[in-house]
Amino acid sequence: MSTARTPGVRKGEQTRTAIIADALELASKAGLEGLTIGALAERLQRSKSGVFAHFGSREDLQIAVLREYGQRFIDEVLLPALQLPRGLVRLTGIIDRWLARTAREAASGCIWISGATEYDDRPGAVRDELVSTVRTWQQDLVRAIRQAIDAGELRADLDPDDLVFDLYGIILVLHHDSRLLNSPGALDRARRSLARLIDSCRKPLSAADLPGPIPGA
Amino acid sequence: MSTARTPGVRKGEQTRTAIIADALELASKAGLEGLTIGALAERLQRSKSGVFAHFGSREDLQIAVLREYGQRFIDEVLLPALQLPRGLVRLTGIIDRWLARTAREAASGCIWISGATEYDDRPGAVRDELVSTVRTWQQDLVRAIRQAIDAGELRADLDPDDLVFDLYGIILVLHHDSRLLNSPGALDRARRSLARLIDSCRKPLSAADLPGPIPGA
DNA sequence: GTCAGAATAGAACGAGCGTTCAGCATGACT
DNA sequence: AGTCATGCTGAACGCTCGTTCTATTCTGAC
Repeated sequence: MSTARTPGVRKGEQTRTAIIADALELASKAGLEGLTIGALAERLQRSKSGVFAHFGSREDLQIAVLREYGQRFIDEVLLPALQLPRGLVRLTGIIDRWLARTAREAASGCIWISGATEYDDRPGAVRDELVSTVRTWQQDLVRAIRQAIDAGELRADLDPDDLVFDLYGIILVLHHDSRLLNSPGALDRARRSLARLIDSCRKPLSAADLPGPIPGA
Repeated sequence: MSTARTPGVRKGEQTRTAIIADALELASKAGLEGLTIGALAERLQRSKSGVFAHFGSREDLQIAVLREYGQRFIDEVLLPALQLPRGLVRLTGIIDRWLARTAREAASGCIWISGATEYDDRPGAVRDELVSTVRTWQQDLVRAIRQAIDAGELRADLDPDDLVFDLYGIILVLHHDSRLLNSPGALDRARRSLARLIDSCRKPLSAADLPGPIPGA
């Protein structure tokens, strides 16, 4: 039990939080593999062992960074959109925020994306954490898509997983083209591509909605 | 000058070629960063210094591997399709081979894709080589797309770079989903997505080609 | 003010990294 | 037969890595 003076927030916890915040920046630029305790300690002007002591191992540090990243991602991309009404409005709200975040990350980098290639062939706790986080995010997207289908705004025969696949592809190539190739038009291309994609998933106007009679064959 | 007995193929060259072939396998699994001289020497049952001596530095080794990968990629994906007639047939031939290769690489990994995130924030000769290779490949795709537009098979107002962007996205997400997430449906999804994409770029049938009169509004 | 325990520093470890260097074969040309 | 470049080895270098251990400083409850 903690007293009123120390309401569960010890010095160590604050330091740990500060370390993770800095580690997040470092990992964004250098990848989860580039996140070394020595480099982190130098950034923080602290001793290696001092930094290390807040985590049982480097692996734990990497996982802590992944969790922090995931929380910030959800806070920024998903949660605000949950205020919007279910259906296409909410879905496009999510996508817009995802796109905006990815565009901003053209400078810093996304550790889900860099981690995907770093750990796709390296079993372990870091990979497990990464996989489950990304799967959860994809399921969040599937849910929003389903709601838009149920609302009659997207085609009933649309496979939500197919749409998530295409959405993810656009985000990946945006990240790729803007960070590796420094392609200036990438963001606009992604915007247009997303618009075309969503539009192609829209439910066609039903007969009742048409202004005139359907021209026969 | 070389004599008739040694027609330009010295022992060292053979060894170097063999080393690069093995290095390519190692780099495909572990990434260009995971391609260490020690690990490579152990794979080859050779001394570290013996392996090293064939390259001036590790950086040169990585670049040699990138060049070998690029050559194999072009030999497998682009060159056979150049036998096909220009236009949509050749373009879909290229895409089919690209898809098949990426599907096969679900087991080994593509070093262009892993290298993209490893070196997107690390300037140097390796990054330069990677960027120019990928740019060249994208330009090859643009050329094939242009030919299909000129042949009247794709929409005249289609931006070839837009299509390359979308194609690359599908390849990236296929690589991502099959390698990181072990998603079994990824290949089929990619196939369907590519088909939809190409179809959406097709030139609509002109009025002269329509069987009957156009229904008016 | 005291004192337990938490927080941090600093040195050291074993391992792996890229790289260098001296030495030992091999085999072709004089 | 002798010479010399080539191909390769094994030991060693300096560096960084994650991790451990000991010692010191700081914090916060009594």
